[in-house]
Amino acid sequence: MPVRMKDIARDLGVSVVTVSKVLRNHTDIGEETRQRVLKRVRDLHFQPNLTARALVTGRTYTVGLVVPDLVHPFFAEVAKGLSSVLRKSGYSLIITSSEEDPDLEAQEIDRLLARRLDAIIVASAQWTVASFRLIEEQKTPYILVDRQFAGLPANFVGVDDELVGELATDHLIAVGCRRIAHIRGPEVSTALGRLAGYRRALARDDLRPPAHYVPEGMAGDDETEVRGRAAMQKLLQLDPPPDGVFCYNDPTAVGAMSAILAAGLRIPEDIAVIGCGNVHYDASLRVPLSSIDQRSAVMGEQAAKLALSLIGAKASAKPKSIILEPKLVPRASTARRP
Amino acid sequence: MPVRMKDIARDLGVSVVTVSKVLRNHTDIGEETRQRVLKRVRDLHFQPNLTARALVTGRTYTVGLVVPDLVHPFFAEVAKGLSSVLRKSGYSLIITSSEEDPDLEAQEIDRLLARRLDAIIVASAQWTVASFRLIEEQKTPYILVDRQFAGLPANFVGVDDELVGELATDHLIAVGCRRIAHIRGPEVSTALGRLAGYRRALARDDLRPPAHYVPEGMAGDDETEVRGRAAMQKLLQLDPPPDGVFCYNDPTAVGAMSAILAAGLRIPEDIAVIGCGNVHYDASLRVPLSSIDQRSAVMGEQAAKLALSLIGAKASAKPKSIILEPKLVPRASTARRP
DNA sequence: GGGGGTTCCTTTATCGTTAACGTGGTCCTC
DNA sequence: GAGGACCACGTTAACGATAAAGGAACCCCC
Repeated sequence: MPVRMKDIARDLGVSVVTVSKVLRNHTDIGEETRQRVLKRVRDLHFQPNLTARALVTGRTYTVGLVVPDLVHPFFAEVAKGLSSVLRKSGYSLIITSSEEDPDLEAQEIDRLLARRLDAIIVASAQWTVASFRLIEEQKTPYILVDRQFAGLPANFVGVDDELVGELATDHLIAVGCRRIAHIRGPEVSTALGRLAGYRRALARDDLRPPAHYVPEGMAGDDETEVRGRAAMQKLLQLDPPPDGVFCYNDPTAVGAMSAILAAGLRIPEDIAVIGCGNVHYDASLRVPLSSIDQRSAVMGEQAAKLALSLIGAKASAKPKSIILEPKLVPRASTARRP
Repeated sequence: MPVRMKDIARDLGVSVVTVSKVLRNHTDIGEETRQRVLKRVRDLHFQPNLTARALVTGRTYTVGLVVPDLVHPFFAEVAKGLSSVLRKSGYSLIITSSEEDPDLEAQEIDRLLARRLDAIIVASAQWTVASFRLIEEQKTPYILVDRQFAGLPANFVGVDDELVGELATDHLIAVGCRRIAHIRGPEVSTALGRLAGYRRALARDDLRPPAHYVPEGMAGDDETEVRGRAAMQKLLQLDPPPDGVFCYNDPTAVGAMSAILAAGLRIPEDIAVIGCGNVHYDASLRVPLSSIDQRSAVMGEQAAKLALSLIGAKASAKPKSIILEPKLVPRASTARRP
């Protein structure tokens, strides 16, 4: 069994509280006693039981992160950013994946609440805000990352998704595309924002596309790449087919590209493709993929900093939104002359 | 503040213990009382405080995972496999990244120990086993995944790395390569095993390579891809250059391939390339990458199951090794006729 | 009608730590 | 030499739950 303060106190003939105070650097302990305690602590490699400490202080020094998919490099990078900041303040990170399933996500949030975490960070796959009402009831600070909800005033860190859609679409226009399609994502804020940005950019240049240039997002459990491929196959059957495609995210774009190449067409000469996320393998793909960088690592870091400040704060202040600037990263998949 | 059992007990005029027993399905509570308690629990959406429960039961229902790099898809997939199994048993997962830094890893393991997790799972980047001795002292069950230590009898889940090296090298030989180089990884068991397998395969076919066909692993903080590129550039300057390269892992292979293509050479005609890990974007790369599948998801699942069984067990039984079968996944990067 | 079982709940102690408060010294001050 | 101000600790009571043991009420049976 692990050593307890009680053991050290007994060995040294002092009270448990004295040991506790030494470990928390209280100043009202004599130098000699402090050294004796510290020596014993080192010798036994003692570490205070954090669950016991959590019970009495009400602070677990643990933050929860819920993402739709751990393997998606975008969320992995967010997690990494989060983790690197939290680590420095002595926090640990519980990571759970909702597998893009709203019910599972609600369950996981419940479980995190039972653990009395100091803060919860969610990239939500939900349709409703019920889970977040629950979090609010417990007065646990929470932060939405990447995806947010209209009408839910909550702390948020993410990019301006309309701007993302506009940047991507403008870029396609700039390289000479005129029939621009969009492979949309699920019904979450990011996908809707990017769709809106896409429409806005096209409307500005009077390039309004036929409705079927935005195939309905396939529902279901298929992997993103598979969905991207399927959507692209639909688009290829149109007459005329698009000469540029803006994809909801990079995995979708990878799927779309494989459909284009499989059909014997060239990227970007026949169809230019741009994705979103700028995940780290984009540059090594069959055709290096142009993308919109969403600042995934920064997103994680900012969320972590915000979380720490919320934990420190007494009252629940007004929710804060941190909006990061998306950035175009052009590569071969859109490299053609206008 | 969250509701406590005390509140429910007071409201209903029963004792705290009665509430506790209802929630844990003890049989010595009358049906009527049970229903009254359950109703109140539902109405208030009560969840028992898991930190308090952990203190008295000694079980945190939390498992720790330490990986060298969260963003590496291989470890992300291991984490996903772990998480999906643990979830079903009510466990949460604390994930921390060591960033391939042994000191950081030791620190993180310390922190996890202070949290009194039920089990710890480590893909270690360490050179020494000191951290694991500490874990043993606390009698916390632990499992090594992917990487193990000679002379440390510990629970282990991974592949047979010599076999990995042999499979990859044999495949290169089979497609007609005769001057086969190896870009090796850091001084950990996986890299050493793969190197040994590489040597064994070559020795068997009497194809012993010159020593400089295995450039020393570059030390340092560079990203894996960057290191792969640098190592490949060295190899290209040899006379004669290799006609086949087995890379320690897939990111390294991606770097190597970019160096080959940048030098104006063709893959696989001039140089065939094979990696290891079979990460999910391999098929979409500039040249789809042949790889050795390490069963990452299965590795996570098996580790999770082993962890659960260790937690259940009373005494610490003899360490168990679960060795998974690696599998060759040939793609375009080695597709040439012998 | 007393011994013995059930059934159903309560009482009490405990987990390892921290917060709040108390208490003997010593030293200084007037 | 009484009063007060430190100093360096100790005592006690939480925190929210569980474990173990202890009854009260009721029934059964010879």
